[in-house]
Amino acid sequence: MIVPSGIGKKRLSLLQDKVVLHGGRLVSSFEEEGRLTHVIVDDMLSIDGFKKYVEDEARVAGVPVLKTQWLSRCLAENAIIPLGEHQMFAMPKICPTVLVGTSLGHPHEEQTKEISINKDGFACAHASGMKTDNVNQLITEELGKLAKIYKNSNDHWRALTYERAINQIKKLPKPISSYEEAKVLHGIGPSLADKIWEIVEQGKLRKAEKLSEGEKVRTLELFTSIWGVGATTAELWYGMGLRNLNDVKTKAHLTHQQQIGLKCFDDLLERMSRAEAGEIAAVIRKAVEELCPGTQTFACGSYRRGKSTCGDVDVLVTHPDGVSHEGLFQPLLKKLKLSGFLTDDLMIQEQSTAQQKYLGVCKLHKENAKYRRLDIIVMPYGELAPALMYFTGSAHFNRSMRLLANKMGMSLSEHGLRAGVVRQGREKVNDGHLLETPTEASIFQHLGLEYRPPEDRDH
DNA sequence: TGGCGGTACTG
DNA sequence: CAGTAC
DNA sequence: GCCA
Repeated sequence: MIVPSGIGKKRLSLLQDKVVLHGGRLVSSFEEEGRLTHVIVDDMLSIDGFKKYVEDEARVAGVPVLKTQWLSRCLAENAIIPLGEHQMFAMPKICPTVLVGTSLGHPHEEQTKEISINKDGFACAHASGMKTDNVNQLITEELGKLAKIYKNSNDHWRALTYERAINQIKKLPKPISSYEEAKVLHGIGPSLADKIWEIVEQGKLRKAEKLSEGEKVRTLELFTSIWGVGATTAELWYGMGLRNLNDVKTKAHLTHQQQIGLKCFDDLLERMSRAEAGEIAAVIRKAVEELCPGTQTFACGSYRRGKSTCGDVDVLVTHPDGVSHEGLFQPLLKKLKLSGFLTDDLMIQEQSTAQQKYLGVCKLHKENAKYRRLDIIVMPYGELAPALMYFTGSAHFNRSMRLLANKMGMSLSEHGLRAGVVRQGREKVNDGHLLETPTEASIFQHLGLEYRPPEDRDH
Protein backbone atom coordinates (compact mmCIF):
# COMPACT_ATOMS: atom_id res chain seq x y z
CA MET A 1 0.00 0.00 0.00
CA ILE A 2 1.25 3.43 -0.85
CA VAL A 3 -0.05 6.33 1.19
CA PRO A 4 -0.30 9.13 -1.37
CA SER A 5 -0.14 11.94 1.14
CA GLY A 6 2.90 14.10 0.48
CA ILE A 7 4.01 12.16 -2.56
CA GLY A 8 3.75 14.07 -5.81
CA LYS A 9 1.13 12.86 -8.22
CA LYS A 10 3.60 12.12 -10.94
CA ARG A 11 5.99 10.31 -8.66
CA LEU A 12 3.16 8.34 -7.13
CA SER A 13 1.93 6.99 -10.42
CA LEU A 14 5.48 6.23 -11.49
CA LEU A 15 6.05 4.19 -8.35
CA GLN A 16 2.74 2.42 -8.74
CA ASP A 17 3.48 1.49 -12.31
CA LYS A 18 6.85 0.09 -11.40
CA VAL A 19 5.49 -1.97 -8.54
CA VAL A 20 3.04 -3.58 -10.92
CA LEU A 21 5.71 -4.05 -13.53
CA HIS A 22 7.83 -5.92 -11.02
CA GLY A 23 4.94 -8.19 -10.23
CA GLY A 24 3.79 -6.44 -7.09
CA ARG A 25 0.22 -5.89 -6.02
CA LEU A 26 -1.02 -2.55 -4.92
CA VAL A 27 -3.48 -2.66 -2.08
CA SER A 28 -5.65 0.28 -1.23
CA SER A 29 -6.63 1.07 2.32
CA PHE A 30 -10.26 0.49 1.50
CA GLU A 31 -9.86 -2.83 -0.15
CA GLU A 32 -10.84 -5.76 2.01
CA GLU A 33 -9.24 -8.49 0.00
CA GLY A 34 -5.57 -9.23 -0.08
CA ARG A 35 -2.86 -9.28 2.52
CA LEU A 36 -0.96 -6.16 3.27
CA THR A 37 2.76 -6.65 3.59
CA HIS A 38 4.38 -3.23 3.31
CA VAL A 39 3.16 0.31 3.65
CA ILE A 40 5.00 3.06 1.80
CA VAL A 41 4.74 6.64 3.00
CA ASP A 42 6.42 9.95 2.39
CA ASP A 43 9.37 10.57 4.71
CA MET A 44 7.68 13.58 6.23
CA LEU A 45 4.40 11.93 7.10
CA SER A 46 3.71 11.89 10.83
CA ILE A 47 2.25 9.01 12.75
CA ASP A 48 -0.91 11.00 13.25
CA GLY A 49 -1.17 11.81 9.57
CA PHE A 50 -0.76 8.14 8.89
CA LYS A 51 -3.44 7.09 11.37
CA LYS A 52 -5.79 9.59 9.86
CA TYR A 53 -5.30 8.06 6.45
CA VAL A 54 -5.84 4.52 7.62
CA GLU A 55 -9.26 4.14 9.17
CA ASP A 56 -8.82 0.57 10.23
CA GLU A 57 -5.75 0.21 12.41
CA ALA A 58 -6.09 -3.53 12.64
CA ARG A 59 -5.45 -3.66 8.95
CA VAL A 60 -1.90 -2.37 9.32
CA ALA A 61 -1.03 -3.91 12.65
CA GLY A 62 2.49 -5.24 12.59
CA VAL A 63 3.03 -4.17 9.01
CA PRO A 64 6.22 -2.19 8.50
CA VAL A 65 5.75 1.41 7.41
CA LEU A 66 8.56 2.42 5.08
CA LYS A 67 9.95 5.45 3.37
CA THR A 68 9.60 5.73 -0.40
CA GLN A 69 13.35 5.41 -0.63
CA TRP A 70 13.02 1.79 0.40
CA LEU A 71 10.64 1.06 -2.44
CA SER A 72 12.87 2.83 -4.94
CA ARG A 73 15.82 0.75 -3.89
CA CYS A 74 13.81 -2.46 -4.03
CA LEU A 75 12.77 -1.61 -7.56
CA ALA A 76 16.30 -0.76 -8.56
CA GLU A 77 17.72 -3.93 -7.08
CA ASN A 78 14.75 -6.04 -7.93
CA ALA A 79 14.65 -7.54 -4.50
CA ILE A 80 13.15 -6.94 -1.13
CA ILE A 81 15.96 -5.20 0.64
CA PRO A 82 16.34 -5.02 4.41
CA LEU A 83 13.97 -2.62 6.05
CA GLY A 84 16.67 -1.21 8.30
CA GLU A 85 16.70 2.54 8.52
CA HIS A 86 13.97 2.83 5.93
CA GLN A 87 11.40 1.74 8.43
CA MET A 88 9.61 4.65 10.04
CA PHE A 89 7.41 2.77 12.48
CA ALA A 90 4.93 -0.05 12.75
CA MET A 91 1.58 -0.22 14.42
CA PRO A 92 1.50 -2.56 17.41
CA LYS A 93 1.50 -6.17 16.39
CA ILE A 94 -1.38 -8.46 16.89
CA CYS A 95 -0.02 -11.49 15.15
CA PRO A 96 2.63 -13.44 17.00
CA THR A 97 5.63 -14.73 15.14
CA VAL A 98 6.13 -18.43 14.88
CA LEU A 99 9.29 -20.25 15.75
CA VAL A 100 10.19 -23.22 13.67
CA GLY A 101 13.01 -25.62 14.38
CA THR A 102 15.26 -27.02 11.70
CA SER A 103 16.65 -30.48 11.84
CA LEU A 104 20.01 -30.06 10.19
CA GLY A 105 23.18 -29.72 12.17
CA HIS A 106 23.40 -25.98 11.99
CA PRO A 107 24.93 -23.87 14.67
CA HIS A 108 22.69 -22.40 17.28
CA GLU A 109 21.78 -19.31 15.35
CA GLU A 110 19.91 -21.27 12.76
CA GLN A 111 18.25 -23.82 14.95
CA THR A 112 15.27 -21.55 14.98
CA LYS A 113 14.15 -19.14 12.43
CA GLU A 114 11.49 -16.55 12.46
CA ILE A 115 8.65 -16.81 10.09
CA SER A 116 6.56 -13.73 10.21
CA ILE A 117 3.21 -13.38 8.62
CA ASN A 118 3.98 -10.52 6.31
CA LYS A 119 6.31 -12.36 4.08
CA ASP A 120 5.39 -12.37 0.47
CA GLY A 121 3.81 -9.39 -1.02
CA PHE A 122 4.90 -8.03 -4.19
CA ALA A 123 6.67 -10.67 -5.84
CA CYS A 124 9.98 -8.95 -6.04
CA ALA A 125 10.00 -10.37 -2.54
CA HIS A 126 11.08 -13.64 -3.99
CA ALA A 127 14.27 -13.93 -2.07
CA SER A 128 15.24 -16.82 -4.30
CA GLY A 129 14.08 -19.38 -1.80
CA MET A 130 10.45 -19.20 -2.66
CA LYS A 131 9.84 -22.07 -4.96
CA THR A 132 8.18 -20.26 -7.74
CA ASP A 133 8.99 -21.80 -11.03
CA ASN A 134 10.91 -19.70 -13.45
CA VAL A 135 8.36 -18.17 -15.76
CA ASN A 136 11.07 -16.81 -18.02
CA GLN A 137 12.78 -20.12 -18.52
CA LEU A 138 13.10 -19.73 -22.26
CA ILE A 139 14.90 -16.42 -21.84
CA THR A 140 17.25 -17.63 -19.13
CA GLU A 141 18.07 -20.77 -21.08
CA GLU A 142 18.92 -18.89 -24.26
CA LEU A 143 21.01 -16.31 -22.42
CA GLY A 144 22.64 -19.15 -20.54
CA LYS A 145 23.88 -20.61 -23.78
CA LEU A 146 25.67 -17.40 -24.61
CA ALA A 147 27.00 -17.05 -21.07
CA LYS A 148 28.58 -20.46 -21.33
CA ILE A 149 30.01 -19.78 -24.75
CA TYR A 150 31.62 -16.57 -23.50
CA LYS A 151 33.00 -18.26 -20.42
CA ASN A 152 34.50 -21.05 -22.49
CA SER A 153 36.21 -18.53 -24.69
CA ASN A 154 37.82 -16.61 -21.85
CA ASP A 155 35.50 -13.65 -22.09
CA HIS A 156 34.53 -14.10 -18.52
CA TRP A 157 33.52 -10.52 -17.70
CA ARG A 158 30.94 -10.65 -20.41
CA ALA A 159 29.87 -14.06 -19.13
CA LEU A 160 29.55 -12.60 -15.66
CA THR A 161 27.19 -9.92 -16.92
CA TYR A 162 25.06 -12.56 -18.60
CA GLU A 163 24.93 -14.66 -15.47
CA ARG A 164 23.94 -11.69 -13.36
CA ALA A 165 21.19 -10.84 -15.80
CA ILE A 166 19.94 -14.41 -15.73
CA ASN A 167 19.82 -14.38 -11.94
CA GLN A 168 17.92 -11.14 -12.04
CA ILE A 169 15.39 -12.51 -14.52
CA LYS A 170 14.91 -15.71 -12.52
CA LYS A 171 13.61 -13.67 -9.66
CA LEU A 172 10.78 -12.19 -11.72
CA PRO A 173 7.33 -13.56 -10.99
CA LYS A 174 5.95 -12.48 -14.33
CA PRO A 175 7.03 -13.23 -17.87
CA ILE A 176 8.93 -10.48 -19.60
CA SER A 177 7.08 -9.44 -22.70
CA SER A 178 8.80 -6.31 -23.94
CA TYR A 179 12.15 -4.64 -24.45
CA GLU A 180 11.25 -2.00 -21.88
CA GLU A 181 10.42 -4.47 -19.15
CA ALA A 182 13.83 -6.01 -19.58
CA LYS A 183 15.75 -2.77 -19.89
CA VAL A 184 14.44 -1.48 -16.55
CA LEU A 185 16.13 -4.29 -14.64
CA HIS A 186 19.42 -3.62 -12.94
CA GLY A 187 22.23 -5.19 -14.90
CA ILE A 188 20.37 -5.30 -18.19
CA GLY A 189 21.45 -2.78 -20.78
CA PRO A 190 20.62 -2.20 -24.43
CA SER A 191 22.43 -5.24 -25.73
CA LEU A 192 20.85 -7.70 -23.35
CA ALA A 193 17.44 -6.10 -23.67
CA ASP A 194 17.72 -6.50 -27.43
CA LYS A 195 18.48 -10.18 -27.06
CA ILE A 196 15.65 -10.70 -24.61
CA TRP A 197 13.29 -8.99 -27.00
CA GLU A 198 14.45 -11.30 -29.77
CA ILE A 199 13.83 -14.34 -27.60
CA VAL A 200 10.36 -13.11 -26.74
CA GLU A 201 9.57 -12.48 -30.39
CA GLN A 202 11.32 -15.38 -32.06
CA GLY A 203 11.48 -17.93 -29.29
CA LYS A 204 15.23 -18.23 -29.67
CA LEU A 205 18.48 -16.37 -30.22
CA ARG A 206 19.95 -16.55 -33.69
CA LYS A 207 23.39 -15.77 -32.36
CA ALA A 208 23.31 -18.60 -29.83
CA GLU A 209 21.95 -21.01 -32.39
CA LYS A 210 24.58 -20.09 -34.95
CA LEU A 211 27.46 -20.25 -32.50
CA SER A 212 26.30 -23.54 -31.02
CA GLU A 213 26.53 -25.15 -34.42
CA GLY A 214 30.15 -24.19 -34.78
CA GLU A 215 32.71 -26.93 -34.27
CA LYS A 216 34.94 -24.72 -32.21
CA VAL A 217 32.28 -23.71 -29.72
CA ARG A 218 31.14 -27.30 -29.28
CA THR A 219 34.68 -28.56 -28.86
CA LEU A 220 35.60 -25.90 -26.33
CA GLU A 221 32.51 -26.80 -24.35
CA LEU A 222 33.47 -30.47 -24.37
CA PHE A 223 37.01 -29.72 -23.24
CA THR A 224 36.08 -27.30 -20.48
CA SER A 225 33.69 -29.82 -19.03
CA ILE A 226 36.72 -31.87 -18.04
CA TRP A 227 37.65 -31.00 -14.45
CA GLY A 228 40.85 -28.97 -14.46
CA VAL A 229 40.43 -27.68 -18.00
CA GLY A 230 39.50 -24.02 -18.43
CA ALA A 231 39.12 -21.76 -21.43
CA THR A 232 42.83 -21.29 -21.98
CA THR A 233 43.70 -24.96 -22.08
CA ALA A 234 40.68 -25.77 -24.21
CA GLU A 235 41.71 -23.10 -26.70
CA LEU A 236 45.26 -24.44 -26.71
CA TRP A 237 44.12 -27.97 -27.42
CA TYR A 238 41.77 -26.81 -30.12
CA GLY A 239 44.65 -24.93 -31.71
CA MET A 240 46.65 -28.16 -31.68
CA GLY A 241 43.94 -29.81 -33.71
CA LEU A 242 42.40 -31.89 -30.94
CA ARG A 243 38.67 -32.42 -31.39
CA ASN A 244 37.41 -35.13 -29.03
CA LEU A 245 38.16 -36.86 -25.74
CA ASN A 246 40.14 -39.58 -27.44
CA ASP A 247 42.41 -36.98 -29.05
CA VAL A 248 42.89 -35.46 -25.63
CA LYS A 249 43.71 -38.80 -24.02
CA THR A 250 46.28 -39.68 -26.63
CA LYS A 251 47.81 -36.39 -27.71
CA ALA A 252 47.54 -33.79 -24.97
CA HIS A 253 49.77 -33.38 -21.99
CA LEU A 254 47.46 -33.95 -19.05
CA THR A 255 47.87 -32.70 -15.51
CA HIS A 256 47.04 -35.08 -12.71
CA GLN A 257 43.74 -33.28 -12.19
CA GLN A 258 42.77 -33.58 -15.83
CA GLN A 259 43.54 -37.31 -15.87
CA ILE A 260 41.07 -37.79 -13.07
CA GLY A 261 38.65 -35.49 -14.82
CA LEU A 262 38.77 -37.78 -17.82
CA LYS A 263 38.59 -40.99 -15.84
CA CYS A 264 35.40 -39.84 -14.11
CA PHE A 265 34.13 -37.72 -16.97
CA ASP A 266 30.59 -39.08 -17.26
CA ASP A 267 29.96 -39.42 -13.54
CA LEU A 268 31.14 -35.94 -12.71
CA LEU A 269 28.79 -34.36 -15.22
CA GLU A 270 25.86 -35.77 -13.33
CA ARG A 271 24.19 -34.34 -10.30
CA MET A 272 23.36 -36.61 -7.38
CA SER A 273 20.21 -36.75 -5.33
CA ARG A 274 20.08 -34.76 -2.14
CA ALA A 275 19.81 -38.04 -0.26
CA GLU A 276 23.09 -39.29 -1.67
CA ALA A 277 24.82 -36.05 -0.77
CA GLY A 278 23.57 -36.58 2.75
CA GLU A 279 24.97 -40.11 2.81
CA ILE A 280 28.36 -38.87 1.69
CA ALA A 281 28.41 -36.17 4.35
CA ALA A 282 27.46 -38.81 6.92
CA VAL A 283 30.49 -40.93 6.00
CA ILE A 284 32.77 -38.03 6.78
CA ARG A 285 30.90 -37.13 9.94
CA LYS A 286 31.32 -40.68 11.22
CA ALA A 287 35.02 -40.79 10.40
CA VAL A 288 35.64 -37.46 12.05
CA GLU A 289 33.71 -38.45 15.12
CA GLU A 290 35.79 -41.61 15.49
CA LEU A 291 39.03 -39.71 15.11
CA CYS A 292 38.21 -36.91 17.47
CA PRO A 293 34.94 -36.94 19.37
CA GLY A 294 33.25 -33.58 19.60
CA THR A 295 34.37 -32.47 16.18
CA GLN A 296 31.56 -30.94 14.17
CA THR A 297 30.82 -31.34 10.48
CA PHE A 298 28.49 -29.29 8.33
CA ALA A 299 27.29 -30.19 4.89
CA CYS A 300 27.31 -26.86 3.06
CA GLY A 301 26.99 -25.91 -0.59
CA SER A 302 23.79 -26.59 -2.46
CA TYR A 303 22.92 -29.24 0.13
CA ARG A 304 22.67 -26.66 2.84
CA ARG A 305 20.76 -24.39 0.52
CA GLY A 306 18.12 -27.09 0.40
CA LYS A 307 18.49 -28.10 -3.23
CA SER A 308 16.93 -31.38 -4.33
CA THR A 309 20.02 -32.34 -6.31
CA CYS A 310 23.69 -31.54 -5.72
CA GLY A 311 26.63 -31.28 -8.10
CA ASP A 312 29.11 -31.97 -5.33
CA VAL A 313 29.28 -32.26 -1.55
CA ASP A 314 30.93 -29.56 0.55
CA VAL A 315 31.81 -30.54 4.08
CA LEU A 316 33.12 -28.13 6.68
CA VAL A 317 34.94 -29.60 9.68
CA THR A 318 35.71 -27.74 12.90
CA HIS A 319 36.03 -28.28 16.64
CA PRO A 320 34.40 -26.15 19.33
CA ASP A 321 37.49 -26.19 21.53
CA GLY A 322 39.25 -24.09 18.91
CA VAL A 323 42.33 -26.28 18.81
CA SER A 324 41.49 -29.87 18.01
CA HIS A 325 40.93 -29.21 14.34
CA GLU A 326 44.68 -28.75 13.94
CA GLY A 327 46.38 -31.75 12.49
CA LEU A 328 43.07 -33.42 11.88
CA PHE A 329 43.20 -33.21 8.11
CA GLN A 330 45.87 -35.78 7.33
CA PRO A 331 44.52 -38.56 9.54
CA LEU A 332 41.03 -37.89 8.29
CA LEU A 333 42.04 -38.18 4.65
CA LYS A 334 44.08 -41.26 5.41
CA LYS A 335 41.17 -42.94 7.10
CA LEU A 336 38.79 -42.10 4.26
CA LYS A 337 41.22 -43.43 1.71
CA LEU A 338 41.90 -46.61 3.61
CA SER A 339 38.22 -47.41 3.64
CA GLY A 340 38.16 -46.94 -0.11
CA PHE A 341 35.74 -44.06 0.14
CA LEU A 342 38.07 -41.42 -1.28
CA THR A 343 39.19 -42.58 -4.69
CA ASP A 344 41.18 -39.66 -6.11
CA ASP A 345 42.71 -36.37 -4.99
CA LEU A 346 42.28 -33.26 -7.06
CA MET A 347 43.77 -30.77 -4.67
CA ILE A 348 45.64 -31.66 -1.55
CA GLN A 349 48.47 -29.99 0.25
CA GLU A 350 50.15 -32.94 1.86
CA GLN A 351 53.34 -31.35 3.07
CA SER A 352 51.74 -28.46 4.85
CA THR A 353 50.21 -28.81 8.27
CA ALA A 354 48.30 -25.68 7.44
CA GLN A 355 46.20 -27.37 4.81
CA GLN A 356 42.67 -26.11 4.93
CA LYS A 357 41.11 -27.31 1.71
CA TYR A 358 40.77 -30.69 0.07
CA LEU A 359 39.13 -31.31 -3.30
CA GLY A 360 38.71 -34.88 -4.41
CA VAL A 361 36.53 -37.69 -5.66
CA CYS A 362 34.68 -40.27 -3.58
CA LYS A 363 32.39 -43.23 -4.06
CA LEU A 364 29.91 -44.78 -1.66
CA HIS A 365 30.17 -48.47 -0.89
CA LYS A 366 27.17 -49.76 -2.71
CA GLU A 367 26.14 -51.23 -6.01
CA ASN A 368 26.35 -48.93 -8.98
CA ALA A 369 27.70 -46.06 -6.94
CA LYS A 370 29.14 -43.27 -9.02
CA TYR A 371 32.15 -41.06 -8.61
CA ARG A 372 31.17 -37.85 -6.82
CA ARG A 373 33.02 -34.60 -6.26
CA LEU A 374 33.78 -33.94 -2.63
CA ASP A 375 35.25 -30.82 -1.01
CA ILE A 376 36.37 -30.75 2.58
CA ILE A 377 37.60 -27.75 4.50
CA VAL A 378 38.90 -27.75 8.03
CA MET A 379 38.63 -24.45 9.85
CA PRO A 380 39.36 -23.09 13.31
CA TYR A 381 36.19 -22.63 15.30
CA GLY A 382 36.72 -18.88 15.43
CA GLU A 383 36.23 -18.69 11.70
CA LEU A 384 33.18 -20.93 11.61
CA ALA A 385 30.63 -18.32 10.63
CA PRO A 386 32.48 -16.74 7.70
CA ALA A 387 33.59 -20.20 6.59
CA LEU A 388 30.04 -21.54 6.66
CA MET A 389 28.93 -18.55 4.68
CA TYR A 390 31.66 -18.98 2.10
CA PHE A 391 31.15 -22.71 1.75
CA THR A 392 27.39 -22.43 1.52
CA GLY A 393 27.42 -19.92 -1.33
CA SER A 394 26.03 -19.60 -3.85
CA ALA A 395 28.92 -18.21 -5.81
CA HIS A 396 26.81 -15.26 -6.87
CA PHE A 397 25.66 -14.68 -3.35
CA ASN A 398 29.26 -14.63 -2.13
CA ARG A 399 30.21 -12.15 -4.80
CA SER A 400 27.44 -9.78 -3.92
CA MET A 401 28.19 -9.97 -0.20
CA ARG A 402 31.83 -9.18 -0.79
CA LEU A 403 30.99 -6.40 -3.16
CA LEU A 404 28.76 -4.85 -0.54
CA ALA A 405 31.47 -5.25 2.09
CA ASN A 406 33.87 -3.41 -0.20
CA LYS A 407 31.49 -0.53 -0.66
CA MET A 408 31.32 -0.19 3.08
CA GLY A 409 35.07 -0.13 3.43
CA MET A 410 35.14 -3.69 4.67
CA SER A 411 36.45 -6.92 3.33
CA LEU A 412 34.84 -10.34 3.61
CA SER A 413 36.53 -13.66 3.14
CA GLU A 414 36.10 -17.20 4.40
CA HIS A 415 38.34 -16.24 7.31
CA GLY A 416 36.49 -13.23 8.54
CA LEU A 417 35.04 -9.81 8.10
CA ARG A 418 37.38 -6.83 8.39
CA ALA A 419 36.44 -3.19 8.78
CA GLY A 420 38.45 -0.07 8.06
CA VAL A 421 40.10 -1.57 5.03
CA VAL A 422 41.77 1.10 2.94
CA ARG A 423 42.43 0.43 -0.70
CA GLN A 424 44.45 2.40 -3.15
CA GLY A 425 43.16 1.11 -6.41
CA ARG A 426 43.57 -2.62 -5.99
CA GLU A 427 46.14 -3.00 -3.28
CA LYS A 428 45.26 -2.71 0.33
CA VAL A 429 47.06 0.03 2.21
CA ASN A 430 45.48 -0.94 5.46
CA ASP A 431 44.21 -4.36 6.41
CA GLY A 432 41.76 -2.91 8.88
CA HIS A 433 40.70 -4.93 11.88
CA LEU A 434 38.77 -8.13 12.29
CA LEU A 435 35.16 -7.83 13.37
CA GLU A 436 33.54 -10.20 15.80
CA THR A 437 31.49 -12.69 13.77
CA PRO A 438 30.27 -15.45 16.07
CA THR A 439 27.34 -16.30 13.82
CA GLU A 440 26.33 -15.92 10.21
CA ALA A 441 23.60 -13.58 11.37
CA SER A 442 26.24 -11.29 12.83
CA ILE A 443 27.87 -10.96 9.42
CA PHE A 444 24.59 -9.87 7.87
CA GLN A 445 24.17 -7.47 10.76
CA HIS A 446 27.57 -5.86 10.29
CA LEU A 447 26.71 -5.32 6.65
CA GLY A 448 23.34 -3.81 7.50
CA LEU A 449 21.43 -6.67 5.96
CA GLU A 450 18.51 -8.72 7.10
CA TYR A 451 19.49 -12.32 7.78
CA ARG A 452 18.94 -14.69 4.89
CA PRO A 453 18.73 -18.41 5.58
CA PRO A 454 20.74 -20.69 3.29
CA GLU A 455 17.70 -21.52 1.15
CA ASP A 456 17.48 -17.87 0.20
CA ARG A 457 21.07 -17.52 -0.93
CA ASP A 458 20.77 -18.65 -4.50
CA HIS A 459 21.23 -15.20 -5.98
C1' DT B 1 37.05 4.53 -18.27
C1' DG B 2 38.20 1.02 -14.85
C1' DG B 3 36.21 -2.48 -12.22
C1' DC B 4 33.70 -6.70 -11.88
C1' DG B 5 35.01 -11.60 -4.80
C1' DG B 6 38.76 -13.08 -2.28
C1' DT B 7 41.47 -16.97 -1.65
C1' DA B 8 43.96 -21.82 -2.16
C1' DC B 9 46.39 -24.90 -4.73
C1' DT B 10 49.07 -26.80 -9.09
C1' DG B 11 52.69 -26.86 -12.49
C1' DC C 1 53.45 -16.46 -12.66
C1' DA C 2 49.07 -18.14 -15.19
C1' DG C 3 45.47 -21.25 -14.84
C1' DT C 4 41.76 -23.39 -12.41
C1' DA C 5 38.59 -23.93 -8.95
C1' DC C 6 35.81 -22.98 -4.75
C1' DG D 1 28.34 -6.38 -21.25
C1' DC D 2 26.90 -3.21 -17.54
C1' DC D 3 27.58 0.31 -14.05
C1' DA D 4 29.45 4.12 -11.20
